[in-house]
Amino acid sequence: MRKRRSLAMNLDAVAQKAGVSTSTVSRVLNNLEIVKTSTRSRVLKAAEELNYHPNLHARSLARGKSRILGIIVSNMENPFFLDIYRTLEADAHAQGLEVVVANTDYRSEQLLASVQLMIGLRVAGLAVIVSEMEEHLIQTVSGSRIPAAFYDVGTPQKNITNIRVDYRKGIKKTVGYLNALGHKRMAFVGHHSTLGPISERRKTFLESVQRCSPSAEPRIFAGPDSLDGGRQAAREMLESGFRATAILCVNDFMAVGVMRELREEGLQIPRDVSVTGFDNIKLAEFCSPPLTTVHIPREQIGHIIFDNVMGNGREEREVGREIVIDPELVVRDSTGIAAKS
Amino acid sequence: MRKRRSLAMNLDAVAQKAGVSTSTVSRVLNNLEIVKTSTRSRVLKAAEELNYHPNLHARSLARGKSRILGIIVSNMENPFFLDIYRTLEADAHAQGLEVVVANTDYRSEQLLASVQLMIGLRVAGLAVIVSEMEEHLIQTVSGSRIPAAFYDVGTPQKNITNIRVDYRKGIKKTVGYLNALGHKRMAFVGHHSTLGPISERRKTFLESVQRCSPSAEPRIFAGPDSLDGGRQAAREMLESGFRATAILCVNDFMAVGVMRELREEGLQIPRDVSVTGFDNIKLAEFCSPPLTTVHIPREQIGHIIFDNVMGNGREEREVGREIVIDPELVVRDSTGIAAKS
DNA sequence: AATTTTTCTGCAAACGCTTGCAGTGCAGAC
DNA sequence: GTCTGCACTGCAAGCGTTTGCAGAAAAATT
Repeated sequence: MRKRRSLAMNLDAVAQKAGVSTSTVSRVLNNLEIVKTSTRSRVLKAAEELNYHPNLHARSLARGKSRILGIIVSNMENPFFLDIYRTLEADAHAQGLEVVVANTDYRSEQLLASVQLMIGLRVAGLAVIVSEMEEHLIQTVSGSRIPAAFYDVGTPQKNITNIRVDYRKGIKKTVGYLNALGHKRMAFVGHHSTLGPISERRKTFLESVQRCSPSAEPRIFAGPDSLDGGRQAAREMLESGFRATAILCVNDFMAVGVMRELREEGLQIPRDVSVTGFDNIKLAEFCSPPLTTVHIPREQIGHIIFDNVMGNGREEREVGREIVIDPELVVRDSTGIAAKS
Repeated sequence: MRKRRSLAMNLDAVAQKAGVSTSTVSRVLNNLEIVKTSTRSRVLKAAEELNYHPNLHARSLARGKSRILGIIVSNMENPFFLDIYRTLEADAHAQGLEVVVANTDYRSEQLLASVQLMIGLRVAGLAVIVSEMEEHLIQTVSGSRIPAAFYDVGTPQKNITNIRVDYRKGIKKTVGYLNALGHKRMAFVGHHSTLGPISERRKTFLESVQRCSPSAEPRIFAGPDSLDGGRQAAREMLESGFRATAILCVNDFMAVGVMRELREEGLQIPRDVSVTGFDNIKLAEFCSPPLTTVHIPREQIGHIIFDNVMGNGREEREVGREIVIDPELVVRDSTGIAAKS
């Protein structure tokens, strides 16, 4: 490549202007205390005047690592993911780390692309909050030597921490609670990715209903993970003629959509139908009626992930650890005694 | 620096394993058609087996530019920003660009940090969707030679496109509509950043009310830009003893919080109080009652920003352009005839 | 078989930064 | 005046890519 005089601003330009070497400029910009005060201010002045901004790519390259925390989530639109993201971001900023997020929209090719992006960026740590992941891809992450934490997917591995919520327990509590209120005809509303064979929430729902009242015939409906998706699922249920007295939703976000459709059809909540969610997002308190749900401590999860991925005394672990979180039922106004039919 | 044999996987390792030079590997990985098919597959196999992932920092450095679109928003929690982000992300991915988002939380030091991050990353384009920005910082962006688009802030400059919504018109339509319904005692609920002297929405609200009914005494309340913030502002209003018959909110997100508090206090919407929002986010249709609001075409805005920042035939412009969008009033069920008092 | 052309591949410089090491200069000690 | 030590600063190699150019190999032409 022919020597092309760079137009871009670089250390060299600042160094020349300040009459020092690039090393010195570098040291000033990195706050190395070793530089003489007078030199230091000369350099700072030059940098300021030239409107200089260090090239972070070059910096990462030279340092051999980046100061970036990578985060991958399924759906930023769902406040559940957003809350975890925000906690991670806050923790990262508190330590002077930057953050880059990728959103997969539940698409596996996007998940692949996101993982490759993070590895390509040589992120200092990686948090993966998605509902499904191919074993192959898990291995890729594990083999990348990047400290990672997975939420709700895979099993502990080299360099990987696993955080999971005991959904089984959450679902059982909910079904038990509804059963005690006399509900027999229950429906489960999931989103498409909860339809996979591995969907613990869906499976547990069926089992729990089965156990509580063997005569009941639980039904499953689904839509995309969005307000509209919940609404669609509810409409589907109504059109199918199935008259549930209680609807368990896979998360609060969809539950809000479900309630909207029920209301639209003139059904009152909880008089005619009870509705429950999962996650206990802020919106669950603000919708009408406030939603009975299962609390998942998203902030706590965020902090745990951060500590495990970026924690100070973090030694390289051969085998990862697994952390299980216990969810709690939060009763509000969207549930009540089963309607007589 | 002493020669340290790199542990990290790099082009060289792949090259050795495949028995070719790094140049060839590079060409294969970049899909340069020039490589012989047999060599090509040998290289791909080696890369696969070594679980190799190119170092994107090195790549950007060598290429002198990155394939990244930078996005800065005030508050990812507010679906308004999220929607624009998602549109931009989709457009970017469609062109094989990656995206990095930064969230300022309305904090100006965070905004500064975010701008520096983006410049440091040498992003290919930058979208800034924040409600306030110091002139100095605008100049920094303008001087960075990065094609940028600002939403709702600053004025067109070198390399900078400006998109703004005619809030004035939106507010006027809303106030006019409420006035026609007989509302006299109106309140405006803003978030803290709309309290600055430059807040167009707030100012226009005061002017419009003034004009429609000179005798009215409009009031202003505020909280953070969140569901809770809306709730707080509403509580503040109730505690102040001011009994508005209509409340205009600076956005839908806060309006949902406002309605929650009113409901809590036993006030019925719209029988006792009318409430309006701004933005027309999805949630506005899903809350109860569905919210009367002003539609801001976020997808369109996203596309416009993308085209102006990353558009193909994008020549370097000395002076930026300004694009103004006209908002429409969307009437739903949260507004009605003013209560007699 | 010699030459020309074409197709591939490798060499090495460059991208902008960090950092170990080797100075340089200057104060104080001898 | 020479020396020692200390506080700074500069040199240059190295980080992992890309890519212009030139060389090598293969194919086509004479």
